[in-house]
Amino acid sequence: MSDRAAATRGKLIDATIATLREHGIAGVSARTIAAAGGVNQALVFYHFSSVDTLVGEACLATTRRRVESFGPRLDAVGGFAELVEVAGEISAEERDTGNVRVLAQALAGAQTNPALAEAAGAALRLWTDRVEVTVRRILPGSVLADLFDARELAELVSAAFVGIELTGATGTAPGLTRIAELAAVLDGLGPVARRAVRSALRR
Amino acid sequence: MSDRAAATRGKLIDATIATLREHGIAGVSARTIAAAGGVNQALVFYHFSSVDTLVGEACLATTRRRVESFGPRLDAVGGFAELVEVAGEISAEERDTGNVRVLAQALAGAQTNPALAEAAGAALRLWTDRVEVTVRRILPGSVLADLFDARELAELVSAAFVGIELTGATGTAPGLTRIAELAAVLDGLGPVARRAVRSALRR
DNA sequence: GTCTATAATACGATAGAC
DNA sequence: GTCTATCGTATTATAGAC
Repeated sequence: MSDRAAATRGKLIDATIATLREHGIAGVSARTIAAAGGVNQALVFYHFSSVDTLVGEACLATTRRRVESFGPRLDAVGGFAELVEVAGEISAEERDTGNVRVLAQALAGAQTNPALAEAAGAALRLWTDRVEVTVRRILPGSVLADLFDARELAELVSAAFVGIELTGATGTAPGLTRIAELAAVLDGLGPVARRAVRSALRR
Repeated sequence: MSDRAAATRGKLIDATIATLREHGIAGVSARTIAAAGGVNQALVFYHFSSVDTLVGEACLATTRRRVESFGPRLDAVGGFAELVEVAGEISAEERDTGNVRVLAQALAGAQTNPALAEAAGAALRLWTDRVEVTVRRILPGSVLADLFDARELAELVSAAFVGIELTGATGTAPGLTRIAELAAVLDGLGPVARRAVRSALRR
């Protein structure tokens, strides 16, 4: 593939992300994307076989970048309080860059569009897999180890991110501060409380 | 308004819900809706001034119906374990009827469409307000009272519903069983554990 | 690889007959 | 209120010049 072709592909990917962020899944078309990227409309179908394929690749590309960029910070996390803190940072930054919005729009489209479902699901899995690594590392030291396995907890975190993005957009932002307090309490729970939880669990 | 007109309006509302559920926000148009309802396309603009208005009203109408139908069951809830149990039932039924999907699609559209934002936000608030009533009633008896206020908890529940709908649709369903166990533990926590939580909170 | 041109279809919205 | 007919525009996708 020539440099020029790669540049065009890149422009189309970036333009798709911008269009998805600003006009939503209902506002993407070969023409709106091409216009946003300053690229000829016919090239959408030359480089990608369809608009759906392009949207899927764009969603995967931006998610891959963002997940990679947060890796080091997640590796530095030592407990659930810190994890929630980092999650708050990520949430704020992603709201600015709009990546969670892009993912949410792709997931919304994927619900009724099989051509999008595969790529959007893979993008979501990038987040979930990365969060799972961190959760699996810090879980053994927490009371939560008796209640959750790492995968389920990571999936809940991903679902919460998407849900907060969608519901917060209309004016009601739940915020993560209370969850952070809860996590700090959980991290700080001593052996007495832990025994109480275990015995409650057995009932 | 004549009976005939009311019937047509109703057909359009129902057809919009069905179209939103089966083809998503990207698949709704005056023509697809009219076809689904066996109604003339021009009547969309006669009874509702625009497609966006119709989608907003349809979203509100179906949400109102569903929230009302779950009221009695929520009133019977006595603790968080029961609340999560009922949430699980609601989640399963809503997945069949597709109402959460409709709401999620409307919220996705609302992110970039101001004309939809108002109605979709109001629909979401119907859920959140109703959940808040229940949470406010059962919260005082729980350890969670030290951590959350009723409104925030209700908003988190709403966000979780939407997030689970969107992320679960692509293959990874987190499920509520673990949350249910956690809630049962919280409900069953004795005074010893409660004191431990309070003292951890003060730190 | 990129462009123009175009075919075939779908769209929102309105005018006017009934 | 409901219908047909229609305007102007936007859509996907392709054919063919460059």
